[in-house]
Amino acid sequence: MDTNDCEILLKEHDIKPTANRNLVLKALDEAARPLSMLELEDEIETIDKSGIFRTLRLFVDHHLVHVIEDGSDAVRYELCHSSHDEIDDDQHAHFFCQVCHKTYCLGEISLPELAVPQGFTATSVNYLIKGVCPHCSKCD
Amino acid sequence: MDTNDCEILLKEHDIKPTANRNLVLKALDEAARPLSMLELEDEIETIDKSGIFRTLRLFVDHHLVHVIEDGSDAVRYELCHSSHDEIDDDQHAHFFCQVCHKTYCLGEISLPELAVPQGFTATSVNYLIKGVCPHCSKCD
DNA sequence: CTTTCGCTTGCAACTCGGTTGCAAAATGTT
DNA sequence: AACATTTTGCAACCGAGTTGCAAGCGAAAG
Repeated sequence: MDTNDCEILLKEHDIKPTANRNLVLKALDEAARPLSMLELEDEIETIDKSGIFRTLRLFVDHHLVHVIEDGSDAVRYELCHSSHDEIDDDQHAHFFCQVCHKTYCLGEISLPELAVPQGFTATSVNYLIKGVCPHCSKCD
Repeated sequence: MDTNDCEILLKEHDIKPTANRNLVLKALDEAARPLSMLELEDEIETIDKSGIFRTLRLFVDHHLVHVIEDGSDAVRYELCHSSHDEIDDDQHAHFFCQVCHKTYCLGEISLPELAVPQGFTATSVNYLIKGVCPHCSKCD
């Protein structure tokens, strides 16, 4: 994704493109996996922590990225692939490697529809598997 | 669960019973739902934050309670109902209410077995549903 | 072209859950 | 009783996230 693609995508989500926003978007796109704020911080040394934070919040508000919670006491952010501005329906499982602390997106696993008990209203579902990733299994 | 029951349960998990540990265990038992450290803190005003923390860590290490992560940037603890000292196989979904910020245990929903992709090794699964609980739905 | 207004940014300070060092208190052992 | 071990409370710390504020920047108005 070059700078021009970034700007187009940003505009599609009603976000005014800026240099920083292009950088964050590009970083998220190039990492094939969800990134934490910290990972973004040292991917893009030129932007302050608070800048990254505000950019991510903006992206989330505009349904450009969504938030996933692996158990790593650091929320991660991932580009939203569902059609823009719709409610985020990218429901898929994630895998957190307990060795390298990376989070993978298990797109191929579709989530079974679960019926919640009477009276509960579900708005989002989070399926997280923890374990060891292929790379860390090899070099144990 | 009276004090005596607590001590028996603690001993079954190779934990030396103390006054504080009985209190924490009783509080976890009486709350029918998973509690955060903060919730325990103001349930039991007599114990310091650090004491609760260390007690919980001890309980987790001895498979007496297990940890669940709702998305509420505060981990929650719940009594483990699987047979003692086994690997924690209390796999069940939880429900986090976005209004009252309480977490419910959806015991009745059984988790579908998911096959992880080639090369990944799964050690634990976390299924979290967010939405609005029956009580908060009523008083909206 | 310059002024003005509003958005964006970096810095520093702060919040809050969780964690640890340490000394005092409690408990257990000889 | 004297000593060793464990548990506890306090205060200080940590790290991710968050916010206030002033400076920077760019677009619109004069």
